[in-house]
Amino acid sequence: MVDVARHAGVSLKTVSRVVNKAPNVQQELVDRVLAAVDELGFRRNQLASALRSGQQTSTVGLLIEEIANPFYATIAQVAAEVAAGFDSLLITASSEEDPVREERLLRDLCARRVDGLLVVPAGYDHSFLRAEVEQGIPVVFLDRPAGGLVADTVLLDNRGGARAGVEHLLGEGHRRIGVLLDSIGVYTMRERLGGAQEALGAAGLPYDSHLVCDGVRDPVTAAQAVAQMLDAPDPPTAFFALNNRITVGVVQELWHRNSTASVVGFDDFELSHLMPLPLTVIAYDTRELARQAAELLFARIAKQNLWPRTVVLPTRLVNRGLR
Amino acid sequence: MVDVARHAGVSLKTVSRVVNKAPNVQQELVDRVLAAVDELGFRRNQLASALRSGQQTSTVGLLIEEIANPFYATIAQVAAEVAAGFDSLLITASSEEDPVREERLLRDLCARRVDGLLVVPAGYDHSFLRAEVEQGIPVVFLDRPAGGLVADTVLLDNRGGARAGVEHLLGEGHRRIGVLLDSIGVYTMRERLGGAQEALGAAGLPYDSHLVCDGVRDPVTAAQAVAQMLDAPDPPTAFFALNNRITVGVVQELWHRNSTASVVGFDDFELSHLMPLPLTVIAYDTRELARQAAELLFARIAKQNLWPRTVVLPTRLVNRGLR
DNA sequence: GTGAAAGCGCTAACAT
DNA sequence: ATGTTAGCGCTTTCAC
Repeated sequence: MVDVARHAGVSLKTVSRVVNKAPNVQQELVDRVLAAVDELGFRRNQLASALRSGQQTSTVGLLIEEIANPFYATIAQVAAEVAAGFDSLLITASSEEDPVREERLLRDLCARRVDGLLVVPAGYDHSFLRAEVEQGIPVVFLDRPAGGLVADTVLLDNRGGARAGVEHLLGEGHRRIGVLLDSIGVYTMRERLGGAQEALGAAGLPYDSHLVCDGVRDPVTAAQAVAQMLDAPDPPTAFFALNNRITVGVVQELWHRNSTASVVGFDDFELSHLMPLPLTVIAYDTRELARQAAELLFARIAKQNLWPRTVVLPTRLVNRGLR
Repeated sequence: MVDVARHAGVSLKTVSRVVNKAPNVQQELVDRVLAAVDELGFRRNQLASALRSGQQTSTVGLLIEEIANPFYATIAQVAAEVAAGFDSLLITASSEEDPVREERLLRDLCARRVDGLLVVPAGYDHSFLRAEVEQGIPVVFLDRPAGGLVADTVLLDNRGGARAGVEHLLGEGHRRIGVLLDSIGVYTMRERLGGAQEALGAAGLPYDSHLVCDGVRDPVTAAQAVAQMLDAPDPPTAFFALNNRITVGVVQELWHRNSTASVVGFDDFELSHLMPLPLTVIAYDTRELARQAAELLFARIAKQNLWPRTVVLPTRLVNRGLR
């Protein structure tokens, strides 16, 4: 900037004014400065700018589990769209469901002085963020609640959705329903399993541990679990898959066997309507989840010290069972 | 940091040394400083650190078209993995295929003093980046080449893949092959179309404009285009879809009609093996594409002024036609 | 081994 | 309307 000022024969401050499009600068000086900027290939250093002017790095951090998962990719997209409306960019970091990594990444993002944080938590304890929040970095949690910290949160109605899914299968007359879930360690899985059990209990069905399969990490494992359940005595006549990766594996195995068991899957996915079996899903609006979280974050950035809010978004059953 | 120094009864510089884990500091002072850091909730400001120490923001920029597209999400994931190995985070920005947006975002990333740039270009002219490159921000282009700028580039063998796809259909005896593409404005589409035409020409087939459909943006448009081609006189007996969104639309329409036309699609996708029709695809290793680009970028960041390289990665035909 | 002073590139607060 | 000065929070240089 000093060079530009010298080149244009004006003071450093005038260059600053021109670069920041401040009013009240003679057109002639503006032109001279811009010419010098062009000639010297000057680029304003936003780090220095942010450092001096207090805060506002125009950057927000997004912490998710895994960007290659379409659910998180959608969240990243919407968050970036909302951020763009506030002239901000997104630093996206993936925790891979590892609480240690999560904490390191969140601390790193804070050290970079992001204006705010959008977090899908992996761990159980986020009290380490309290210092940062008090120092003025707003945090909004989405999809899962924070642990040990009162903060803005946007969630899905996992419990209600799971209830609706099981009730749908009960309504079709099923009495033995296999439930498959990723990991009981994940909040959304616990909620969905809870909702399913509520519906099963309300229908007067006894708890049967053979009909609940935990630790189903991917489609292949799901297919194996289905095979095992079907080969056991008194097999299920329907399956409730608690996420879409599991759903795909269930469908694959049933199709492979020409089985006529019914399937309801939690989470819709892009090609669900092209699956070789009729498939009913519990759908929700991922974009809306991200939009609400991002807008809440920017509201907090603009105006702090509001009471934390928790928003719960509805799910809906999409019946593709009639084919 | 001043506060911490006062609190610990040491100089500012000693705090800096401790925070940066510099050697040659008495253990007693280290302990006192760390205690003060904890007590005051001190967090090193990485902006100030980067500003003073010259460069190294430990941040790289990734410019893609659309993060919700699984192809780009995979690139973002791998880039983040490689970056993590160099203690760096990723700022991901989406141009939405808009060259104006692309230029604004790239300039913004440079203003934030990212250490390097990973770019899937949308526009044709990237000469505006020359100044930044000369100022020491390395840039690696991937999936598509840069315009008006000599730079490191990692590409796929689009042309060879398309040739192989068409040759596969010719080998099955097809002589009327419908080709559907997104937009001739996109580099990869031009290359793939070029490869397809090379194979068709080599087989002695005349050019027939009715068999090439441009502007197929999404599965619905693809389905409509297929319907129109099939309803025309002398319809195609096979289709070559130049990307996976088109492939999905083609499959959907053929399945809907119980058509027995063959399909080859460029790009593999997650559920391609569960499609209701036999589907052969031209696959490639997206992770490898991103890995090579990211590692090249970090090599350039570590050691500049090397001659720009262009790497072309192979594609392979995955035959799922026998079902 | 530790500290004082200077300054990275910029902007806020004040002159002029 | 323009320029001068101080200083954001940190690291570098060099003296102790």
